[in-house]
Amino acid sequence: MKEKLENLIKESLKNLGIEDGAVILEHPADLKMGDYSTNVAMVYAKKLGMNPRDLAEKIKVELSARQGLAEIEKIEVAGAGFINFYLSREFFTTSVKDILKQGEGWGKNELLSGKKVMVEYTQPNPFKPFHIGHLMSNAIGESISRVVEYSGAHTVRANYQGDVGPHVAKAIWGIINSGESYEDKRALWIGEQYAKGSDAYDNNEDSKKEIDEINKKVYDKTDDGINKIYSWGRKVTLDAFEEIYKILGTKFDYYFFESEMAPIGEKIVHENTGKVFEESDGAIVFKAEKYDPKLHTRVFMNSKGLPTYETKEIGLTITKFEKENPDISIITTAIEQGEYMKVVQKAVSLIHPDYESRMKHITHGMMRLATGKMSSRKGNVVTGESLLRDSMDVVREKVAERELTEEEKNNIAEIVGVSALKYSILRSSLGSDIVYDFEKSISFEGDSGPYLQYTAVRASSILKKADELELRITNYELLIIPEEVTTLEKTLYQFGEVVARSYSLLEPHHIATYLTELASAFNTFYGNTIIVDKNDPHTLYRLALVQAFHITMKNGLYLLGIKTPEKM
RNA sequence: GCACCCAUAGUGAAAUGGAUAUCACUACAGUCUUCGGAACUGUCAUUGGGGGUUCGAAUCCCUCUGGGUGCACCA
Repeated sequence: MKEKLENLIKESLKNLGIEDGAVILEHPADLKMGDYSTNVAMVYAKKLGMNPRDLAEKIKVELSARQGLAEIEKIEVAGAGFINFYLSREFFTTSVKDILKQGEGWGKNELLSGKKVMVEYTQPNPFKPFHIGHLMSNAIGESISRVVEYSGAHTVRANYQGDVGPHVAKAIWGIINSGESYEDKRALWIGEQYAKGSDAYDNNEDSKKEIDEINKKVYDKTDDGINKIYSWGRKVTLDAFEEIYKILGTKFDYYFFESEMAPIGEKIVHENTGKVFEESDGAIVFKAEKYDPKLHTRVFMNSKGLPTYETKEIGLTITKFEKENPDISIITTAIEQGEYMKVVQKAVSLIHPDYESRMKHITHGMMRLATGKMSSRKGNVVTGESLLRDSMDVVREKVAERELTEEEKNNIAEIVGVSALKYSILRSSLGSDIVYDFEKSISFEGDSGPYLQYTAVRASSILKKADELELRITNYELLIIPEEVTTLEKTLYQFGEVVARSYSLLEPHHIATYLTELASAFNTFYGNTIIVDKNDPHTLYRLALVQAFHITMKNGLYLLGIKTPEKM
């Protein structure tokens, strides 16, 4: 519809002497001002030496003379020169029908048809806790993966994890010096040992030496005892991450590890030393400011000849392109990595100019505790797991009184608990920091994931009741349609546009905002209408509307990585 | 010091350069509704300061103030 209208306006402009005019169509803030609105008259008035309102009137006449306007009931010129379009009853009736027909496919678009997109997100490190920052990255990355999928792309999900480096040595030192046997311990305990090791590294010279020694042995694998702890700890923490992914609903196609990327990156850096990279004070560096004054120099091989994180990142980038050759490679990380990533990507694009336009780095704000910045080094972390458990526990308390089986209650606790967390992350635009406040995140009122789920459950409950009464739609064409168009219908058809916009800006929060508006429209409808009424001829159409709502909400929640329960 | 990001009701957020800046929480006043009250209806309050561009600025530019992040061998 939107494209069709845009084209009609373009043709009309052409007739008035404006070639290739850019047309912006928007939904007016107030539904009273129409369903679509354009500002073209104000944009081109000056060029034509006309008063915007007069031009708007002329465009209106041009438009009215055209074919293919069946869906438009009325065109009006308003305000400073806006042209407002009012869609017909027919249009809304048809759009509800389309939603029912498309079902799970409703909302998809073709913007990335035939393309492959790789999305890298979460990036927790073995031997360190999975903290709420990882939860944030996971929620965002998963949502972007799904939005990209809905835009027609084949999505490849990737996770990059640091399984070597000083943090591992610190954790192993902590384990050795804990005085406890480790075999029966879990990931949480390993995280605690990491915090102790990190503290010792900063405050005790002898410990620092021991940890540096361990770090070497992790690389060269000459100490059987350390090898044993290493493979045990790596497995325990990775398994723990896997459990969290399962609850969160993420399934990765690739796991990349720093230990594997290091030699690949090293080779590339050495091959390009003298061309891209250069020696400086015994290290190999990349002077990015030579190419872009806003960038800076970074070390790729330190003076001991060991690869830094930058080199591993190069190895990773090249590996991704060689293995999957994605059309777009998206990486989501916190904003702290922003400047660093620009330097690495500049280096990569000098080596492989064809990769440059395909690399996208999305940065998000930080999730902080109300009390201050979290640090896994100091041990004052709220782990992702504990947060999930807390959130799920609150839900379980809420459903304790309901007549549900234990299994159902557990399932609801998981689905709704995850939704509370994910929604509180995804409702804001990516740039902003989120100050994490437990009380607020578990409040399920109003602007929250559980509110959206609850609204969907109300809808499916009605559908179930109607089915029991044998009120079923057998032929959509025979439905008796009420004259009045509800706000719900005026909101439903916009879903596809919202998904497309969310993709082109890579901002999942547009979907969250839209769904909250949609839920509100549904609840208003629900609150003011008796939907199932055997004696009312409009009942079947209202049921179609409820069903269209349920499909839209379910698909929208899916894009946020949230499941829609049947009961709650 | 330099660079990048951010600043919207009491609080947390939204707003493709557009119309009367939207939503939620809180507070207060209602609905007791049948189909799930985790709901609905109503009231209150806001674009950090100063310039500029534009028919039109929360949005773009400059500047000031306040906050965050990053700047050579950590990741």
